[in-house]
Amino acid sequence: MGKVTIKDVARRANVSVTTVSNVLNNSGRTSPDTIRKVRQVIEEMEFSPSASARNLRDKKSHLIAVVVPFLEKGRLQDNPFYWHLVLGVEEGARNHRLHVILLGVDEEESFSFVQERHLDGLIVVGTYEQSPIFKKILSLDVPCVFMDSYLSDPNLYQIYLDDEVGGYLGTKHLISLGHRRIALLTGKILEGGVSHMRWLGYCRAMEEAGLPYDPDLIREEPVSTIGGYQAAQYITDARKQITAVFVFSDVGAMGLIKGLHELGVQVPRDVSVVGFDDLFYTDYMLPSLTTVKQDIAERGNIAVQLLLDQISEELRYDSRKVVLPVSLKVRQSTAPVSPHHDENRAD
Amino acid sequence: MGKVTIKDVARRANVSVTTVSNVLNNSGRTSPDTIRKVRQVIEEMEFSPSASARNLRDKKSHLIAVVVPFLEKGRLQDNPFYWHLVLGVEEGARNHRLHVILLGVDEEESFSFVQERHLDGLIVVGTYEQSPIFKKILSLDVPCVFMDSYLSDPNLYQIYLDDEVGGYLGTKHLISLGHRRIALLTGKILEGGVSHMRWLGYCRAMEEAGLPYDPDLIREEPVSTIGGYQAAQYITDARKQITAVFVFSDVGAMGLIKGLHELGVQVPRDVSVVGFDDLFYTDYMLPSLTTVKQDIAERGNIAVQLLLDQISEELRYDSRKVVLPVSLKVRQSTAPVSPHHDENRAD
DNA sequence: CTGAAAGCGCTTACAG
DNA sequence: CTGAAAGCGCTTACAG
Repeated sequence: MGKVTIKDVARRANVSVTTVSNVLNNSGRTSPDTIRKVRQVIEEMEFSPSASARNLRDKKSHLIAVVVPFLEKGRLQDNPFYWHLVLGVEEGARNHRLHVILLGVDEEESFSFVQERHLDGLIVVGTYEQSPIFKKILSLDVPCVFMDSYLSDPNLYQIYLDDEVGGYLGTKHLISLGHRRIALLTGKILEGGVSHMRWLGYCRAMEEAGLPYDPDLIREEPVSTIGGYQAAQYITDARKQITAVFVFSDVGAMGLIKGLHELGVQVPRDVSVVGFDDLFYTDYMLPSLTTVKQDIAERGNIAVQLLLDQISEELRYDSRKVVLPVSLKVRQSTAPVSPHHDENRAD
Repeated sequence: MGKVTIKDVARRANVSVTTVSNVLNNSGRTSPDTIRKVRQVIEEMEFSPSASARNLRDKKSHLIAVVVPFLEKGRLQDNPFYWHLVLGVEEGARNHRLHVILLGVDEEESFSFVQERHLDGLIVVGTYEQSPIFKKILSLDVPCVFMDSYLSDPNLYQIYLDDEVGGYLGTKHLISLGHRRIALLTGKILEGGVSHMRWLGYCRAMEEAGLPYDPDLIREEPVSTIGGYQAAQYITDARKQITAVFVFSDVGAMGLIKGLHELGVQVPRDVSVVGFDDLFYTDYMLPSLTTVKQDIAERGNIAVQLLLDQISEELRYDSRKVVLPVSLKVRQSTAPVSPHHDENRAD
């Protein structure tokens, strides 16, 4: 039956394609009668205008991409964090009649698709200043919103959490429970990156409490589930005298708790654990996880807003950087340091 | 600086646009020398051909959409299952130079975007024969692959799990551990749907073992995390004498275990629990979850394959229905029915 | 208020 | 082996 085009509509409605187009775009140059007639024909013929043709004219695709760098070769990450985020983006995009392409990229990626598809914008997750991906994206000259990237260029649009405060809150909570030997599972700490900021918050809390900083307490292992799991051995090393661990992701915290459990160490009785993200399932873990909470889906929403601001060049937010608040969600994986602890570790 | 077009390339290379196009598409009608020259200019000018223009000509967009119906109003589901699935699709699509649009739809959705964007195909998750969404999609006349939908029309391309066997394996495992009162948390059971198939497997296992079917054991609550959590009360009702529960999703199983825990019921000592999906974190739960395993990401991959088969009209698979195997992953959430159980429940 | 025409950037018969 | 030209389905000055 072939696709119905604007020409078909024009013929059937006895008007020119110009007029149909004007009706389509509510240009206001058309008489009410004509509008009615054309609309009816459009309805009858189930006409929907070709996006390709429009894009070709307007150099706009109404298409944005969420770009997520791979960790593992060729496969995106398990962490449900990304799913929540993408859901937020999808929701935000839908409200603005935009479609979202999901894209995993590695360092080989040429990003030619951005030009090819005339993408309206990019939402880039988890890159950093030294990343080759970051450099390529910059040279693209396309509207971008960077998430969790702490880029120094003030002209870039960015959205991130108040990571320093997150690091501070989690640490402070543990300190208030009497913990003094607080380990950190950070993931790779890059100058000015997310982990770095959280680490700074940790340092501030420790210093405020007059607690010494011990590099032995900091583990830069990946904060994946398996990474947390594997860290359990280190954490329980008696010489470290660790009574609490702050893991910079919920999936990592889950792995750690599992690992500790298998080593016969109970959470929170023997070791307290704090996570980061507040994934949907943390409330259902055993024990439920004390964690630093963020509204991940909301971030996705705001990312779309910020992208549109940039495209339309009218700032809805005060600045090009949007910092979202975090809060501490206290659950059952943290407890006061137990008096018998030191004895246990003594032998 | 303005986008470089094929015209610019032609001019700079001293050839016609036809020739550039021929080089671009490896038509074989061009002399090696010309090819070399044109390729160099393309490189120099960083030319990448406009997808819009191509799409307009070819009526192909190299764009597919993953369509996921909302559960909650306006927001997609938390279940990481979808994330795994979408990752699989993204991976499959990438290998075939396709891009993936992610789209949440409700029953109001007009699906006009399919025509507007000349989508090459759709991967539709979790619909069913009576669904208005299903009907709309059919009338679209676009290549589709349906997942988990059990549609009777033999002309449709479908991919699903061996759900009946999944239901059978999980139930049989519990029976082999001595359980006789095995409850089911199914989610809504629709004639011929996923839950229905799994339920059939349950019935087969029960019957084989000579165990009576008791409708009181079947709960059609949603198998979301919270759904599982809320079912705990019912499960522990002493009169039901339930010693094992088979939950048709891992997230639901997690919720249930949490709910049971809060009621003082221990898993697997008091009640055994089997899940379904084998999400990445089930190995890290406490207790780790016995569950019916499927390769979710692989499904996404195959969905893309199947879609391409349909587009190119060459069957790579024997049939239009691909059924993927499931297996039982035994972990720590199931145990032999305990002898003290009946006594406990007696009071 | 309406329409004829140019043009967006490609590809593909067609001619040479 | 190469090129001039038509056409994909729109939108937008421009003219009336």
